[in-house]
Amino acid sequence: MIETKLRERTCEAVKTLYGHELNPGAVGLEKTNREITGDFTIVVFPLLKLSRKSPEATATEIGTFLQQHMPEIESFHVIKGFLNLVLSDHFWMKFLSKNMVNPDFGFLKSRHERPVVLEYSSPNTNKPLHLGHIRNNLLGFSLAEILKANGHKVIKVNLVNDRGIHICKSMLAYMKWGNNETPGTTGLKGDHLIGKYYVLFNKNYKTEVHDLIEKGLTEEEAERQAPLIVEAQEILLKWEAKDPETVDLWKRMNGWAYDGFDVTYRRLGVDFDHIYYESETYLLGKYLVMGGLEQGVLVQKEDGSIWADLKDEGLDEKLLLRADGTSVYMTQDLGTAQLRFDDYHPSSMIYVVGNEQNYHFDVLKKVLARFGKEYSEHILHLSYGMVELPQGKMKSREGTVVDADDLMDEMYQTAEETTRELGKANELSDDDAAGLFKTIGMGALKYFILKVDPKKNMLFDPAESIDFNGNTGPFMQYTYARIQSLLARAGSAGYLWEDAVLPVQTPLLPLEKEAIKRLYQFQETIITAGDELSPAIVANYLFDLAKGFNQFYQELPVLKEADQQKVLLRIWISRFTGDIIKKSMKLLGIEVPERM
RNA sequence: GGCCCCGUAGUUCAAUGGAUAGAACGGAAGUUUCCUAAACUUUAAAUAUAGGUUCGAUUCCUAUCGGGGCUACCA
Repeated sequence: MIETKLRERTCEAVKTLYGHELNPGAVGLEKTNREITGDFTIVVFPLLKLSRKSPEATATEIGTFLQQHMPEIESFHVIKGFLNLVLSDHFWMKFLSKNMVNPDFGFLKSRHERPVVLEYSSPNTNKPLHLGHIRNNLLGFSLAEILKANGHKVIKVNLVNDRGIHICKSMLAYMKWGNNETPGTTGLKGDHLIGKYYVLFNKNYKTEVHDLIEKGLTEEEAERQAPLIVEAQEILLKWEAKDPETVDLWKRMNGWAYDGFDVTYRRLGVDFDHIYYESETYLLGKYLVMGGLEQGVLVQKEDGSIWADLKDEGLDEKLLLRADGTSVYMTQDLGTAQLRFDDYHPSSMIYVVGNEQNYHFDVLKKVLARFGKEYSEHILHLSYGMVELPQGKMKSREGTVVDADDLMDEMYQTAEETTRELGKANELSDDDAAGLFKTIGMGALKYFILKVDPKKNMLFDPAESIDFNGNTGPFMQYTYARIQSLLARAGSAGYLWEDAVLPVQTPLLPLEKEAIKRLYQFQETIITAGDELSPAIVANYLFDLAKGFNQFYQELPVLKEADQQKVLLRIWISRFTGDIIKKSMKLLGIEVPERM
């Protein structure tokens, strides 16, 4: 890439002119601001210590050196300490003709032997997926695509939290009030049926706690002594003891949940290479904990419970095994990490998990380190922000969530209404129309979620439906569809643009050059997004690309241009742009329609 | 109480320590005998407060104020 060359030559300039060694990474190279002439800018302020000259003089000297040693540089000018470099049209034309037919443009060659294991989704089988899970799933899937584009081998794994006290709560409520109803008898999606009982448990539990407090118990006592929670704990004990009846019900109810999840996953367009079940890893976790106790890195209290004491590392004591011998979340996560490492020997293990679990992952890494597991250093928690509603946080227990299936239904409906209003579905068959509504609706939803920096909390207001205009998924899709329509017209007008050869000497108009520059930036976008683990970087790039193209398309005629070379050039730019929009959208897991 | 994260236009989001803080939606005003107006153009509007470090701070540090999370023998 030209950036590398610019950095290296700048170092040479500093060496030749001022006699100092400079690390290429230390060169302040950036894209030139929009209002200023130039393609790349070198900030020379940090170099003044070496040059011992004024900013202007330093920039001018380096600029002169670069121009002499790099044919790609056509001219330069200096504003204060900013050295603005203008690359030649020839450079941009060469880039365009070399890469526009390269299907792998922007993607890095595989360069890693060991894979990356990427965990995302991680549902609990006691309730259906909600908007928070949607963010998780979309982030996970998109990150996998981005890492692959960076040349990594990615194993997508899902860890199903299929056991634990929370599952027992749903089971207990079902046993008490379920009347043997099933997804079949109720017509409810399996995960929704189970969610109903989870909410029911919590409602009744709350009442019990309330009553006990009335009778004079403290809140803590009431929460621990309420009959429902005591019963749920008994069920967990029975389950860990493999009581046949308990295990049967557990299997039946989890089966319903899986059926429901499958439908949601398929609709979201996400998938996994390997599914781990907590019920299959918690025993390994227990084993590790017992081993840690023998090693002397854990402590056992009088009641038999086992803890990690992390106080000397700035954390607290953490329970790893309950007094009754049953395991907790951390227990199974220790086992899962070990199993995953044994299965794949990955170079890193990335966990896409919400930032409310930052502490959990701190502890996980530290405990594994105490066990002497070197892979603990390669555990990476991609801690994404919560999706908040105007009223605050979503709570499954209280049923105040934006349900994933409902939201997707709404997106489909809105897409259908809008498309019909615009009269764009008129010429489509029912099947094609339905496909288009799905593409647009899901595109709007996915882009809305992914354009936000993963680390930040984001707000979703259900009252204001997700937009289809402006910086949105449908905006990109529209730009793509319009380009396809243009290319079809070019074909029927007889332009053989696919085999055409364009003279590299063609001079470029500013809008043409800007359009090519944006295409060039696809490469660094992929790298940055991969380094930062951020689909938002791809989304921001996409908007810039599409917005800029629409401007180009508005201002300059393509097929109606008189100069035949210009027609070919602009078809090339259009076709390359369409290509990159599609690729970028794929990195986000979003489809593009050929027409809309 | 302790620990962590976040405060940018009316709203939702941008900005590797760099030039005049960008967009979108919403507001105001325009562009269709012209390659798809889900588009394009113009316009008003913001860095919570006070210090500090720096040639330069939305970005780093400290304090204050405001919001969120964690601090469970829940996951």
